[in-house]
This record gives sequence, structure tokens and C-alpha cells, in this order.
Amino acid sequence: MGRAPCSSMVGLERGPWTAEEDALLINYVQQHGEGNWSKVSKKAARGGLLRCGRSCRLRWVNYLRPGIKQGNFSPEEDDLIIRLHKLLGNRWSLIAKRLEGRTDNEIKNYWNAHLGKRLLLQKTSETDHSKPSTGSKNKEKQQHTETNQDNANPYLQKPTRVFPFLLPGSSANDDTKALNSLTPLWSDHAVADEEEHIPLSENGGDIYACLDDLSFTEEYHHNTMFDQVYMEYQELLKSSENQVRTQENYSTSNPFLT
DNA sequence: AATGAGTACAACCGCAAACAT
DNA sequence: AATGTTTGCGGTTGTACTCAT
Repeated sequence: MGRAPCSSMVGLERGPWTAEEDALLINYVQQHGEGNWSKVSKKAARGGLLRCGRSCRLRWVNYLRPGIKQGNFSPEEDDLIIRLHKLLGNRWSLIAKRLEGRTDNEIKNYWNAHLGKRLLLQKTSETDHSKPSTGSKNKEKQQHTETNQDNANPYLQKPTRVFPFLLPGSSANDDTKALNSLTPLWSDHAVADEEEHIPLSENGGDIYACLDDLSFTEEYHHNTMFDQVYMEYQELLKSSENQVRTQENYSTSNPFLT
């Protein structure tokens, strides 16, 4: 259905947030709680916060919310992002749910600025040892963009809203164990040959075929986390029938919902 | 020191699903 | 059931900053 952009809303501020605006928003959320963002611009405006609801939500979710992790990504986080991206594509929100304290926007930006580029260079060095790097930075940037587009798996369904922690057999403890069991991967095995991507069938296909494609070793095939991600993916594809159940359980099951 | 190119990241937008009436 | 509104998502843009020339 779409909606008017914030820019069309008369009298509202745009651009970078000031410390005062942050304080006003924090104060508002502390008093009224999260959600109802459309009402924020009306209620908080009385206190001087002239931002549209969408802008408030974005600011809160990505930067002001308690528990947001600031600073550099750890090698373990890098590894996890790369592997999840191979599995899930550009589903940043799903990836973000696996990295406590990180947001989809942050991961997306980090990927575009660092990880995607790193994988590109890695792939280039593996496939083209002889050619010296003579390209300009512009050319590198162009290649980077093209590779990202290649990586966006066209066979994956469009994202739908699903809360992955709520899926059958899923629990925070399992997640933690699985995450702890992961070892750094991207230096040796994370680069897949995009030309060999196997299209997923309409009912979801076999994601283990994709895992094969990623040159994962046996230990990764049977890794608890990938079993779980696989389950999540299956559920994702059946999302419409799961919506009601997941919504019912969300508030009591999500360990990150505080 | 000036300036142009490249980089990083916060913020915005369009779209579509979910929700409310 | 139909329609309008809100929310969440991923893609894209704007701009401040850094660095090379």
C-alpha cells in the first residue's frame, strides 16, 4: 500500500539526530514503552521531538535501545555473519537475530563496507593469482557491487516476518551452545563458487545442497546451529501458516526480548 | 594547504505484510 | 471481507571523514 515519506511531513526534522533528540526519545520510550511509533511524533512533539514515527523507531532500534553493542565486530562475529549470509542471503534481520546486540542495519552496512569486500578479495586472490592488481578503486568498487548482486541468491524467497527463536525445538540455550561450538571458517572455506548455486525448489528445496556448495566440511553439515538454521528456513517458507503461532509465543519465548 | 576521490555509516525510502477498524 | 494504517525489512542515498595527489 505504501505511505508518504517522512520528508513530506510538514514541520518534522530530518537528518542526523542530536543528543537532545536522543534524550527526548529515550525519555519517551521509558515512559510509554516501545511500539506505537506513529504516536511518538504526536506525543513526543509536545516535548520538542519533531521526528516522524519511522525515524524514531529506526533511531531507537539501531542506536538507543538498551543492549546495543557498539564498536568493532569480533572475528567470531565476522565468521558468523559470513556463514549466515551464505545460508540466508541478504536477510539482515534474520542474521541480526543471531548476533546479540547487533542490528540488521549495522550488519548490512558492515557487510557492504568490509566483509563483502574481504570475500571478494579472497576470491580474486584464489581465482586470479597471475594478474597483478592494476584496477582503480572505482573498479574495485564496481566489482564489489556486482559481486554483492551475485551473492543475493535469486532463488531465495522474499523475506517474510518470522521470529526464528520460536520455532519447534529452538531455545536460547541451544543457540548459545551452537554458537560456542562454531570455529572460525571464512579464511579457508567460506568462499563459495557462485556459479554453482543450486536453485531452491518452490517448497524450499534442500538447503543442505547449498551447504555442499559452500564447501563446508562434515562437521559443519552436522553442526547444531546449521540444523537449527535449516529448520528456521523451512519454517520461513511456511511462514504464513506459522504467523499466528509465532506471534502467540513471541513474548514468552524470545530470549532477546527484554 | 587545497582539493578531489574514496570510504564508512547514519538515515531515508519504497514496498509489502501485519494489524486495526 | 474490505479498506486504511502501522510496522518491519532491505536497498539506497547523503554526507562527514580520511587519504592521496
